[in-house]
Amino acid sequence: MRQGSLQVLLWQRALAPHSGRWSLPGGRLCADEDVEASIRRQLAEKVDVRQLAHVEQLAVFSAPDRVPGERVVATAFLGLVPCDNDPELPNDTSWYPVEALPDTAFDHEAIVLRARNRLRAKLSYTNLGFALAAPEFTVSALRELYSAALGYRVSATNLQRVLSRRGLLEPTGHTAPPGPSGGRPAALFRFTAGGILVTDPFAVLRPPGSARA
Amino acid sequence: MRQGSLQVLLWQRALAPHSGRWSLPGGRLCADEDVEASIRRQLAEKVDVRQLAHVEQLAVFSAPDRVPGERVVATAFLGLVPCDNDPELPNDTSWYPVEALPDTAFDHEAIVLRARNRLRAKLSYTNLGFALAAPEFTVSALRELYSAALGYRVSATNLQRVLSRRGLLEPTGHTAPPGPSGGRPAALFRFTAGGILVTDPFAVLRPPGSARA
DNA sequence: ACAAAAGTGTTGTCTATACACCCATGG
DNA sequence: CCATGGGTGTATAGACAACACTTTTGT
Repeated sequence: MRQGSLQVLLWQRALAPHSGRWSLPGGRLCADEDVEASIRRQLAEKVDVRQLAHVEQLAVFSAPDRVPGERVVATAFLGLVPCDNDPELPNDTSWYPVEALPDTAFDHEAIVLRARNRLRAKLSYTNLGFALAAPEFTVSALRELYSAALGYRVSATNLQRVLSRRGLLEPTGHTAPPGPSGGRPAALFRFTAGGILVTDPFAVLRPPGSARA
Repeated sequence: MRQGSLQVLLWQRALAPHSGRWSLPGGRLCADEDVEASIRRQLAEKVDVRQLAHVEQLAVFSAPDRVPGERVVATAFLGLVPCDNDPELPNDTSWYPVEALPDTAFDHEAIVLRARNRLRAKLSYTNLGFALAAPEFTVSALRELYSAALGYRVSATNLQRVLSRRGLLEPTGHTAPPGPSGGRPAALFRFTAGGILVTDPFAVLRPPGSARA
């Protein structure tokens, strides 16, 4: 999350094929690592991103012609960097809004859209917001994040209620100073859990005798 | 779904490594196919399974030591065969209950559990039941399927209501004859859609102005 | 005092489970 | 006419969105 919009880190290709177009960071799998270790290594080495609050597999992209030349099968990941974290980027990489991608290489646009859809879905039935937010935040700030990720205005009132009812939000006791035009100081909150939790595991057809949460 | 329980098709390995142990059907990816085409081909060729009502990617399994010898990275799939469909199986393959697996090869037990969890989750917020059921069925029969897949008793009353409210179920007009001990004849239903549909896309944080379905 | 921003109270609607009751058939 | 399984009516509880209202600050 950067400048009020959901952004993705892209890297501009110098060499053919698709030179000049923008592609997702990644690289070859080594013999001694699994695919998650590999993507973490690529991000650390190539674009200096080391603080991933959440990483999960998205899907395998394997169309025979997805990359010209030698056959390439890719495992795509969704990785989230908290909004207070600003890694130092090499010259040929930068953040782009997911809603306004530049000319992308291969099938990377489809991958980005899949990632966005996964993020949107999981924001609703898990605590995944923790992976976007700073360690402490106001409900207003959290609303900005959710609104940008989901693509529509989220009500601060209801956002706070939903997350509180589920026990995901906890006041820190601190407050944030109001802006230059006044207003009541906002209370600061944090997420109670540091890892992903599914908070709404059964939409329906719950086991008998289980009052919903 | 076979004999009242959720079962998985396994194949007994003849050769090392892990000879005698049971493994999931699968095989190498060819140059001219993507991973889904590949698994469909493997199932058709090796175990004569051609009627898959639903196929979806589960995850990539890529631990360096998951298979002895040459490095093997696997893309695991969830594939569902309707309960009225009984493919002819080769001698070295058979169905096993997911809750009572035989000695399995490699990491295939973990894969089966992931598949079971995915199925359980999707039964609740999609119409995925269509991929387990016969073309026409009674609500009782459907309840058996859901109960076996979910691992707990599902109420026929509520199952019918939930699926009906969502517009997934449609009476065919036919009835099934009662059993030997009498009882009212059961109405037969079918699923209205033949492919997967997400019926409960936002558990919470829905867009403003959207009355829930 | 007034504007601005944060946070709470309240209400109406919808969903889902649980359980009682009615229906149709075989023996 | 009774047991058996199928199907509906209804009560209760909970979750959520919308919006009015109160609280706390700056100017």
